[in-house]
Amino acid sequence: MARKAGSHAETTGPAIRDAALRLFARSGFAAVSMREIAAEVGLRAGALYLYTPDKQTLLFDLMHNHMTALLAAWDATRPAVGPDRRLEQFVAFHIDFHIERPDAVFLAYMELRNLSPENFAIIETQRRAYEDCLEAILSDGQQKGTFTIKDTRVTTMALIAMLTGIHVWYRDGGRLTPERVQTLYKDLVRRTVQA
Amino acid sequence: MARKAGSHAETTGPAIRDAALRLFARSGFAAVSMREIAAEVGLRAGALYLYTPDKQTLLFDLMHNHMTALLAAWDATRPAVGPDRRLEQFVAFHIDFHIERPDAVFLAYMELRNLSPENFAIIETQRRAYEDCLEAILSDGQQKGTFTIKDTRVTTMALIAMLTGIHVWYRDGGRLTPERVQTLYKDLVRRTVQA
DNA sequence: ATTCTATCTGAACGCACGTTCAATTCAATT
DNA sequence: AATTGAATTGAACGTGCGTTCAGATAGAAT
Repeated sequence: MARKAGSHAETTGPAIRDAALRLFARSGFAAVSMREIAAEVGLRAGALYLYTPDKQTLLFDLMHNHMTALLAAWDATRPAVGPDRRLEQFVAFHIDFHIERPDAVFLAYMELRNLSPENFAIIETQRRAYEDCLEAILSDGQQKGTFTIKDTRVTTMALIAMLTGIHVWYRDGGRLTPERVQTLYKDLVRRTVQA
Repeated sequence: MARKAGSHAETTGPAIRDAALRLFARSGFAAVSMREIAAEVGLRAGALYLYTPDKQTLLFDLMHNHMTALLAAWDATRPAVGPDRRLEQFVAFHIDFHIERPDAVFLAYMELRNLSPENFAIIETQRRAYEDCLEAILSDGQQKGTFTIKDTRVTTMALIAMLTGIHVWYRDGGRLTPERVQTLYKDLVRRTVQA
């Protein structure tokens, strides 16, 4: 029989994922046991297997959901006109998205090694697709003469590293507001590519 | 009695550290067993405890040695004259040092979570000291009017992230020589701070 | 040849892990 | 009140972990 709306299973699955995300981000995939995750949502370890086939799949789902949401959210932006403004838009988008999901960002960048080879290949493809979103903007600006870039690929990787590195030091309620961070990084990025 | 030069113990210790570094970098601290490390140098697990008190100390020593060597090497540079050239020197130094030690760099950035709190504090202090080396150059150049920087700390973190991110994509024998990488990043960094 | 000592092994310890599953609980349906 | 079936438990499985240590080994010193 189909589950009724509001049944337990419709909230337990996500709660497990939330707990796993938080714990994996805090201590690392290998250091968190299924018993810990279960305890976090008030269950015993065995019950988790009602919601995930195994621990590896739990990790993959978290990373895959994150990357899929990231790519979908960027696809859903209305492209600003001109490489200049499109690049600004990318910076703002990236910082917003990442500041709102520090745990998922941490996972996506730290736990690649703990994925099975097949799962790794999938996530790696998505990561590459995201890099290509930025590279497309740079190439476009380069072609139009808006930007002056010596090596598009290297600049792409440098900017992605710079932007993603925010998670190393940014803290909610710290010295800088998200808006200030955006302003500062828009400036840094603009300088890096300016003609 | 003091060991003679060339005795086994004077080469086994470093060999164990080399093997541990390689394996930790490849698979992560938690995923590598003492038995694996021992096998890599032709020993059984028990013998490792002649050379390290425990696995945690083995990890800490690797990270601490790396950070200490990094800071000492930078201190040993003859300071170039002027913020402009000093910054170029820092970029060249950082890229050189990191390209030569990809495993140690990987460890130092990925395994902080697996350090005990006391050990973490020590490494974190060293990391901060290294960041301060770059920040000092930026502040100096800002004061002298050589650079135009809106937020010195943020720019420092952005540049460190950009430079360290090289390890994500750089491979020996790849498309770019280390010299070419240095040239490209010197240019990116110069643009980021230029007046 | 014997002693000595640093080095190393092999077995064991207790523990925690991911995962399975028969038995139980519990809420919704009849 | 009885029935049903999904949700959950609790115990167990086999495995591998970090670490210890009594005993074996082997190379240098006497």
